[in-house]
Amino acid sequence: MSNKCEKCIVRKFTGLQALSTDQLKDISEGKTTHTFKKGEIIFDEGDHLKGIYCVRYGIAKLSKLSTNGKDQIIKFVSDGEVLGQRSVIAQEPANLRAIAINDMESCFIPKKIILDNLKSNASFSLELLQNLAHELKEADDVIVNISQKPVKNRIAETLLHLKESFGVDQEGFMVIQLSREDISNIVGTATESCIRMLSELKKEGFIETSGKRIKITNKVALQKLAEGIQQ
Amino acid sequence: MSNKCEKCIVRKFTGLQALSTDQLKDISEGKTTHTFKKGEIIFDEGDHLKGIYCVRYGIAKLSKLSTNGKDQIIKFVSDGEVLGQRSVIAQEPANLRAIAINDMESCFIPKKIILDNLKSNASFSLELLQNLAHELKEADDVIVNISQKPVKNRIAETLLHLKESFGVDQEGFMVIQLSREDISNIVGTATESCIRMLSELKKEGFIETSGKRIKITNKVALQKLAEGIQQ
DNA sequence: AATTATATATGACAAATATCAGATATCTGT
DNA sequence: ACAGATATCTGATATTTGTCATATATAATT
Repeated sequence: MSNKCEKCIVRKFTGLQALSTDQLKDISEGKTTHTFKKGEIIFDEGDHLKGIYCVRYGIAKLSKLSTNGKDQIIKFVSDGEVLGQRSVIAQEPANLRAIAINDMESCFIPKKIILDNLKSNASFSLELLQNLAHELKEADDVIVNISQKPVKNRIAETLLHLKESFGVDQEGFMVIQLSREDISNIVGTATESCIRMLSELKKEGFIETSGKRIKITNKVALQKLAEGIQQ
Repeated sequence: MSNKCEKCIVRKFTGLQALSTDQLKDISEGKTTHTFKKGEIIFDEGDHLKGIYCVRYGIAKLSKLSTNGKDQIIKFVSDGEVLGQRSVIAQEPANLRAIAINDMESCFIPKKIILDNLKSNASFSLELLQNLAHELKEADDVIVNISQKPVKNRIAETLLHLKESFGVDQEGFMVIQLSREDISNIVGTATESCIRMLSELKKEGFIETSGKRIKITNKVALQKLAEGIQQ
């Protein structure tokens, strides 16, 4: 894979598409490539980020520690997406912790380059605005779901969302493999409750599992559950 | 109160401060003033907004209907803040419903003016980016709280937040007066549960009530609760 | 001021979810 | 392949929260 921003796949997905080739060359010179091993912390809550990370491959989870000691997963970021943009834009410490859940590679773009472009390049800003606007909508939707729907429905929704976002392999199993604990930290429930609900979904024939691997076998039933229509 | 944008109080608080006097004059000509009575819907979920609303006085609640029929309040917007910016920026239908909880007055700025400025005025974009970045952080924090903390703690936190945002009158009662139902729709709980918890807080001497009016009498205890430190 | 409607409050009970304990399975490193 | 660590799973039980019923208080309307 090329290591020049002008040719990077990430450009197709992010606000970087609004940058001119010359600007990308500047970035290309300023940036560095990072690799992270599975489980490694990319940045932590409270860190002062010196730039943003464009994910070339792999998946990161963004989470936040509650005062009760539990970790809430807010979202995942994968190929072609960007980590740390909120903190850099707001010029605030990171609100979330980012951990690689796979081996990852990302390009690091120093903060200065982003901020300079924000000042001079309106369509770059517009792209980032639309990114943030979209994230904000998603976050609001999560608030509604998490506070109003029972655990089982939220798990159904999460499974559908993970399948949608990361796809399935040849056998139909979801590409993203999370621990039961991770799933419960998305849903905001106890690990045991999450396991129990997955067992129920299995008994009802809506999903199949094999270790950490999960296959959705009745999408329609899960969708009905996710929408709150009890069967 | 002046009706010219150049002199409007709202300018001090919003991205509008990044606009030049000439640009504000343009807006001033394009905009119209709206008043809303208590309880009136400003815009509804799914509406295609034709612009944004700068609140001159009054408070609006932004909420979203869950598929289970319950309404989740996401946030409040008051004097000097802006309604509808996310939808206009993303050029998407509104994700939330906005209802006046007081009598309100706002200036309406047509979408075109906002979008034109986004294209031509980088510091205007930067202001809006920082607004959205801040909202996103708040939303993420709400997700963590709502999924990890018990109802009583969330109510404590909500009361502190409402006091902080809207202040108190001479007697120390919070200026914003919400129904028990509204409070439970912020917290994401049943109205009866909310009432019960408020009664407990009253018995414990942390708050006083008089009708809808609430006074915080032991801020430290509420803060401890909000942080999840059980007493 | 009386009447109706609506909001608040409380008890009794039901349902959902969390916690704790222990069994089995899976992964990790040697 | 093995041992130890960690993850998954299930049952029993406790806790939290929701629902329903009903009483009282407050607000709205005539």
